[in-house]
Amino acid sequence: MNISEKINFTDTAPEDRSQEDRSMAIRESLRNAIIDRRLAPGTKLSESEVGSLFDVSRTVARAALQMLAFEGLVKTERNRGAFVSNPSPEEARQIFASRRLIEPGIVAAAVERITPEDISRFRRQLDEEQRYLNERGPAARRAEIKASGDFHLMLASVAGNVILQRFMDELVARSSLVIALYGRSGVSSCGHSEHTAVLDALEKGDGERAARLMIHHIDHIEADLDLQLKQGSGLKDALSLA
Amino acid sequence: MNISEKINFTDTAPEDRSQEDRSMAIRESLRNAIIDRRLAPGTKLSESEVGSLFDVSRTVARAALQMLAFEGLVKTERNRGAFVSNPSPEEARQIFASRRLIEPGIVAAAVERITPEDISRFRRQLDEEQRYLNERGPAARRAEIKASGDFHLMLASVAGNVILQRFMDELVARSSLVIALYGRSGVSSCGHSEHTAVLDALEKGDGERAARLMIHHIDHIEADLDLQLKQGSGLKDALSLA
DNA sequence: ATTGGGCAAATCGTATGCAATCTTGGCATT
DNA sequence: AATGCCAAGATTGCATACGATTTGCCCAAT
Repeated sequence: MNISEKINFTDTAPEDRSQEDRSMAIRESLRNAIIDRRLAPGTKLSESEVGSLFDVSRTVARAALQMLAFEGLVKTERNRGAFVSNPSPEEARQIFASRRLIEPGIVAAAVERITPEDISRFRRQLDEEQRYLNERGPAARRAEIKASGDFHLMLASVAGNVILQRFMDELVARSSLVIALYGRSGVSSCGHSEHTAVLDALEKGDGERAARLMIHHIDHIEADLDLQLKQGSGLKDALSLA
Repeated sequence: MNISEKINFTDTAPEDRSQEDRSMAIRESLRNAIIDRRLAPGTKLSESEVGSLFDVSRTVARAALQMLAFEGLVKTERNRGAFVSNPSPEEARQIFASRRLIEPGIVAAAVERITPEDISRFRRQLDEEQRYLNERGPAARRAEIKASGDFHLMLASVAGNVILQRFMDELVARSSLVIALYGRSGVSSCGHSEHTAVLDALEKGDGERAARLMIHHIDHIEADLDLQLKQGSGLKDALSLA
């Protein structure tokens, strides 16, 4: 199997190349491919394959994979390689439990710092979200999940705490994976109106209400998942823990 | 300058070597050296030096440093190397803001799952903390800071959310660095009684009270710091952001 | 005395080679 | 037909080599 067609090479900004590391760019590319599910959970990411795809040596590919492993998007097994994470329902629950803890705090911090310019940026973001919502097809669905995650990341960025921002980066990425895995098909649209509701509350300076809405929003996302039991990938996963 | 005498090679469990990666063991060793400040902030950790210290090649030393960079304990500058982090007051504030957000949730989760065996483990841990508190000298101070952090990590482990546990791992490590940097000398002892108070509330099943106590505890730790302005590391830090 | 240029040493970034480990396919045995 | 075994192929773990970049030093010129 070849994963080359699954990866969009243009989604890394070109100036990243000069300032940052090359492995960083590869990480970004793979990250994007994973969170909007062009790379399915369980897909093997071999060092040489990744390396030749991006035209770098295994050393640099390996560094990118290590970073992804660190943020939980891939799992590495010794002497076997790296695989796109296949989060268990338990993992999914813990991800959302973490978000319920962190995001109200982010909202509370954001309401103190948000500017009118931020508000209009958010409005534009929500418009885009709406657009994908109205489109059909799996590509639009993926874009919708990604845009929905971006809303939460923008919020974290406005909150101005770089540590929480990084935590949210990881949580949102893993959430996207979980939603793609366990989400019931038709229902993911509920998120959009809730985003606007949160933003409205923020605009009015009502942090209390915004935080409450955010918790409900997260509850709804999780409620829309089917976390009952492992999807029938059979035996192998059934025997592994959780 | 040689950093070899600063590193305690025995603080990695021997069975780690077989099961885990070697770079993981090096990371642990360096982590411990950093958080109890045998390695001062700003210390350069060159790849070859670390490599020869642990008798591995630069490749594996580099992997360890990358992990430490990821969790914020070292900062790497391109083509210059890795340095033990020198957190700014702003960073310190963000670290404690994050803890104020996360730890009450951890306490709330822990109160649901804590067992009598856990309680006695905590008591033993607190006894050890007390012991270091009564000793004099910088070594005891370091051990005290570490033991104090371990209390919070044990709590996270009881809470049973591996994601939050990892976040706390990072936050506690960085807190230790911050305390060592900005802590006023005589006052760090206030933490101990607060730990026992939290534990008492947990034992009684009063999660509400335990969470409140935990927030106060974090407030006190932060209040004991001197975050007014940058210590005179001069120019270079002054010109860099934050 | 100070400033500027240039060379040398040190260190990082990356590629590649080799050994160890795992997987896979085929063959013999039951 | 099913199971166990073994060898070939593939892939990772790690070490080392080489080029690129930075730093520090020395010396000449002003």
